[in-house]
Amino acid sequence: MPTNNQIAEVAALVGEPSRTSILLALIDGRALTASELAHAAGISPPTASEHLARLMDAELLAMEKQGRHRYFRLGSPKVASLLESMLSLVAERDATVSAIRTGPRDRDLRFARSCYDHLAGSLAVAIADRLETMEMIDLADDGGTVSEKGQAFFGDLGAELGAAGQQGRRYCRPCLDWSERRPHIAGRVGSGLMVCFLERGWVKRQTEGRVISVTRAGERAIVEHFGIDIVRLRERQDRA
Amino acid sequence: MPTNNQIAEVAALVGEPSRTSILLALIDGRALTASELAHAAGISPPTASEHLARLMDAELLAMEKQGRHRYFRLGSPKVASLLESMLSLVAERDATVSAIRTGPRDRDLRFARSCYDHLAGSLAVAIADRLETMEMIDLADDGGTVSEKGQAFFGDLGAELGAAGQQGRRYCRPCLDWSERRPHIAGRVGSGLMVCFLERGWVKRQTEGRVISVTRAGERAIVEHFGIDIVRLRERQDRA
DNA sequence: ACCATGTTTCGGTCGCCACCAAAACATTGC
DNA sequence: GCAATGTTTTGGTGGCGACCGAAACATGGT
Repeated sequence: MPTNNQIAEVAALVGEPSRTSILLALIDGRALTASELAHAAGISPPTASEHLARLMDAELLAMEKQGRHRYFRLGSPKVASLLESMLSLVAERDATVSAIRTGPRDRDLRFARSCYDHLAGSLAVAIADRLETMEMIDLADDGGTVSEKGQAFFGDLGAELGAAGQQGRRYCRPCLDWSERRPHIAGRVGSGLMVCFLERGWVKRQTEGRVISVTRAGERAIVEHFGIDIVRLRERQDRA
Repeated sequence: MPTNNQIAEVAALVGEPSRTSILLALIDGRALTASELAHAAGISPPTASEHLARLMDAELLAMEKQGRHRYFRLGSPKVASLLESMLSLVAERDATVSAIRTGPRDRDLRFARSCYDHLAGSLAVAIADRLETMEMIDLADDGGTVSEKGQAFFGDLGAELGAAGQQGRRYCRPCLDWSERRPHIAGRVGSGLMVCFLERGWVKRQTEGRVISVTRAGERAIVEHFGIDIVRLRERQDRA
């Protein structure tokens, strides 16, 4: 069986402390630069670069160039799922950690969380999906755009997206969600959207971690403005 | 985060070709001896012994002494699940393998398979469960027993379990199932049971692999003798 | 054009670990 | 008890790879 060595190869890549740190730093779907990852792993940029190259070779990471930065993220949802499997295993061995708390919190994390300065999770993906099919926005790696219809929509919401001319490279970018397969909205638009949600009290940050919770008012507002039913979305996620 | 190093430790253990071979050889829940594993990994007994000791330390393997042999098996279902996660990842990268074939076959494998000389999988676990609650058998690591009621039952079935006095150390042993959490029946009784099932045409071996399929006649017979509904059991498995 | 910053390549050192042979240990069967 | 078989411990060798500093390369800002 040739898969044998392939598995060993993958596991060996994951099984080096520096690389483990790198991968875990990316588990929530964010894309970080090479130097940020070097810092996260506590190693020098050259060493990090070598690790990153290896992880890329094995397709455990994906990369996109962005000026003089290189943004790395997990190569596929299966990679995230592998890491979770490991987390689950060591949690089991510990037996000190209460399995009750990680369970629900994990579900919440998958549903809505912050990813840097924008929203991520099932909810964020649903929103991106909706806005795209309504032709409000156009997500693209090299900047993306907001249509006139979209600008009016965001104006009604009171979301601050910057001047229309400002649509630079990081304006309305997709950001791959690891718990879903689809992208959510990053960039200036994603950021403005989260600020708006927070200011209007639709969502709230948890005191710790990156979990975001939807308020009662938020549930009503989101179904009104976006046509997204929070309760049904939650159910759909739980079934999956 | 201290879990970081723990994950690296686990992954590093899995990420060594010889150890990978050892773990994969055990993925179907069988328990193999040290020398069998040495042979499976293509290494000398001393080297295997060292690997096995490490895997034991990390609780990735469980061991039980049996005379001058030591039987090793996976430490918990989560270990199997981790390995599966890896298999799934490399399968994704390959893109050559048809994902269609592994899907259903995998489900069948979880439902009923051979494990050495006895049955394993959901069905086998259900049978063990049933026979134990009916007080037909008593599963125990050091041999186990078959009650008088059980002997009559197996007699009716026409299953050959050897003379009653023969109840040695490997008579009615539990064998941990990786796809379920519960044990199924190994030893003389488990073996006799599978022979009986095959002879009466209740189940059939697939031409390749360890998959066992239940025939139409088998479905009727099993619900009659064991009170186990194959269709509902399959449904329950698919939901999980 | 030049400098600043981020990233990769190069060269070389160091430590860890997989491996085996031989020997010690454990257990069964006679 | 002794011989046979399975397993682990010991000792020693060899190679791979993680690491960093220095330098080369790439890109953006001024």
